[in-house]
Amino acid sequence: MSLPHAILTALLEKPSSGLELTRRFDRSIGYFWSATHQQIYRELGKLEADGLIRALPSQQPARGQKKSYEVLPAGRAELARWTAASQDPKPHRDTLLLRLRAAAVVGTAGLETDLRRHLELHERQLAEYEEIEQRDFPPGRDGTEDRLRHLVLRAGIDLETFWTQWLRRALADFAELPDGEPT
Amino acid sequence: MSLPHAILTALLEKPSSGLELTRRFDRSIGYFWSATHQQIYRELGKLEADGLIRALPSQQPARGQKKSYEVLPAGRAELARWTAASQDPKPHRDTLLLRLRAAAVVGTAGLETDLRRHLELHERQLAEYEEIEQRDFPPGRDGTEDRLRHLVLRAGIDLETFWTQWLRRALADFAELPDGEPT
DNA sequence: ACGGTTTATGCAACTAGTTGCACAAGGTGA
DNA sequence: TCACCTTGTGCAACTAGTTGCATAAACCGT
Repeated sequence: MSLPHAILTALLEKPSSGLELTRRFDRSIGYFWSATHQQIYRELGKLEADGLIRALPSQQPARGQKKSYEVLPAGRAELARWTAASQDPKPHRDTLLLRLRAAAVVGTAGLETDLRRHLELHERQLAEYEEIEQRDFPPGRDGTEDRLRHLVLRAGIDLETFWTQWLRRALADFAELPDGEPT
Repeated sequence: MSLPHAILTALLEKPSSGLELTRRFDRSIGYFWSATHQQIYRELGKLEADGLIRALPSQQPARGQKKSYEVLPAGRAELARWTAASQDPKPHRDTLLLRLRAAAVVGTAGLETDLRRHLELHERQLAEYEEIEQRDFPPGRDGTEDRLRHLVLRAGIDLETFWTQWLRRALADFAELPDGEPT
């Protein structure tokens, strides 16, 4: 339900082709709304058919040819409507927590290694976010757009901070546990 | 990919019928792996067909009759295998962050009310978790199972704490913003 | 000038999750 | 006693997301 709106947002920030969008999703929007290139192309087709975006002229739409899109007024209106509409938070699904709970009944064998790996991944992500913060949000700038985008980035930073801390605590706990566990 | 394992975990904790599972998902496991009753019934069917669980005897399987399941050795083995297997974290998707980012381009109109509503929801959830912590994990108990389950609950508490704090900061930021925004 | 890699677009089939509804049994009040 | 509500099980259709592959142009070295 939100992919089209993620794409509209990205296109408003800058008109792009499918592949450019894919890359931008990998770098920024994708941090909280990931999408594969196939999803993106499919959705671009739908959005165009619905009259919310259109292909920029100047290139004929041939295979292996770049095709860029821009947002039409109807698309901007739809995005504004969606942004303002009240929405319930979707329940999260987290495999790692589920595995921990499963480990309480079938034993913790093998889990510790993966906790360590997750910790590394989250540390790396955190470092990346902090780099972005330093680069894009130096102190002193406070336009509305910057403020909002910075807020989103802060959410990312704080979430990764939470995970690294929680994983460290989990690993410390594991160290004290009798290993193996009953089966 | 994880629903069957969530169900196996729940059934190992206590053999149950479909509806009982549904209720328990709403209360505990569902906090990090939600599922509707239809999903659960379908999955119970598959798990039974695969020989990982079986219906407890003593009730004939008629419509509108309770039918309880228990985990078979093959099911326990599968759960242990899955728990130990290394898995990559799935990227999160968060609509609220996406909407904030969209608001940076189409304006913040209408968003603040919903931020406030989300804050309330997260505060309520946090209170619920803290109640569970006090009830189920009084200081002093430290069996392995308790330790692990407490760790999972701590993740829930810390996550909700993060959200409430982040939302308060966001609302404070909003208060300073020129409202309305360009279109 | 031709074979391989990169860039770019896209289809088809599959898996997981959601929504809406149907059906049966048992209890409850009028 | 019969209409209605609750409890419990389940099917079918739909939506969203994933995986695997096909195609085509352009660029690049030899």
